Amino acid sequence: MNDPKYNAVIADDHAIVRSGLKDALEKPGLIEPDGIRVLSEAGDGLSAIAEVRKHRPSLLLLDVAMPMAGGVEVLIETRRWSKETRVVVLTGISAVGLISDLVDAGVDGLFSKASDNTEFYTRLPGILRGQRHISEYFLNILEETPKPPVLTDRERQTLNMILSGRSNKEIAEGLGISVKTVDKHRTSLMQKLNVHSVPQLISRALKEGLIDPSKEL
Amino acid sequence: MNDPKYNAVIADDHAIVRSGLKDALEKPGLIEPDGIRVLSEAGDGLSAIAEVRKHRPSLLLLDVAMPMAGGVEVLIETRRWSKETRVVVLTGISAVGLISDLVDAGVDGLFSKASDNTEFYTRLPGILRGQRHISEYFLNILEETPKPPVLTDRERQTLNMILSGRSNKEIAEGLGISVKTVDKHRTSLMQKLNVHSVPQLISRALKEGLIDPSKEL
DNA sequence: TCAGGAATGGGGGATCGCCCCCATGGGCCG
DNA sequence: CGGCCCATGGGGGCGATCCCCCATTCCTGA
Repeated sequence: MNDPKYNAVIADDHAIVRSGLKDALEKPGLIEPDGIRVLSEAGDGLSAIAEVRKHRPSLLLLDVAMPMAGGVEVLIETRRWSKETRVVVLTGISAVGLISDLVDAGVDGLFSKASDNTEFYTRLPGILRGQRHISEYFLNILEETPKPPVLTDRERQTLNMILSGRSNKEIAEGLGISVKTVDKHRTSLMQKLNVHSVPQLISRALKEGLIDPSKEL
Repeated sequence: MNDPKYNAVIADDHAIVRSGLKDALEKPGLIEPDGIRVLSEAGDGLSAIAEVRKHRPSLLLLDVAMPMAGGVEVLIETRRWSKETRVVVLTGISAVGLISDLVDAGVDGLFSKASDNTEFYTRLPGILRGQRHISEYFLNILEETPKPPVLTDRERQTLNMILSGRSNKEIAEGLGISVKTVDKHRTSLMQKLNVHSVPQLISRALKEGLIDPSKEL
């Protein structure tokens, strides 16, 4: 085959997804006349960043749910180290918080893993040439679903510690503040998310994608 | 190409995974000399069962995390309607409970989405001819990780309702029993899982994969 | 400069969860 | 048939939570 005009790094924690994407990118004519050369693959966020720094590819195909570092972090690091790289995110998660974070962070392409991938194939050439495309599917979600409230730093920390099963007292010790203050953050969280108990809070946080994805439970 | 000896149905909620698997199966020589014909695809558990009943394929490639019906349910239904179908599960989840359920239910092949897929390719022909293969990766987990305790029906129901954010009173009304009995189930759950609060319970349940996967939060 | 938010902390009260006690009845298995 | 477990339900205590009140400090933006 001819020398491809574009090259790419693929980051996804599932080897099957990586090989499927690699085949599709490299096949001449499907997306680009000469195909897109896949320089390397990464199975977690940290190695994704490392590969981007090493290769400075024209395209980074990125999954959001990855060990070690989530999608937004990798996106920001890519912008820092390789400004010419177009970043396209493929995700199976459709939580509003996550999507709007990615869009706000300036992702170049955003597509759903679940929906038909012809949209991805047809739009990718334009993205490689400088356009930007957010899938219709996600645009609908962004319009229809009200944005989840903005949490402060302390509230986010408190939320993550609640989700990992810690009590008010343990959180207070962990953050070096009084139990009463933790109680206050908890109350603010519940008000903002419009819930009235811990189980509801957790259920809500998981659904809205408010969890720090890099931290495992 | 020649008429393939085997045919398959693919079930996964991600279109990208489906097309990647379809390409790999159909490519002559990679797995079978003449390839494996993919009869149809399914994006959720219910249509997976429907496609199996319609085609009675020699192979069902199955994901566990799907809307409408989880992996174990689809496996059981497949056995009921199409005994000759070999069922191979590909999963990104490595929770002990889920794995042992699948093995106990008699899955013919079990592979990880995350690890290298050469094991999957090399073992598939043997599975099609009647062998059984559980990935080394999962065998290790089954050996090293102690099995999570067996929950009774009521405990499982109670747990799922706790996870969806309902209070004791709401659970009592939902199940048509007294708050005190719900309290008892809760206490039994906590003892079995060795935790002492709702957040810990939820964190544990998510990690162990004790949740009914067909139910979304 | 001044209002507003974030973060800190305390008082207090109502409710709920957590865990101990107790009892009854049904099913299953050696 | 005598345990044993599951499911049911009640009493009661203690601590944790949820949510209201209040105050102070700091920082930022109009």
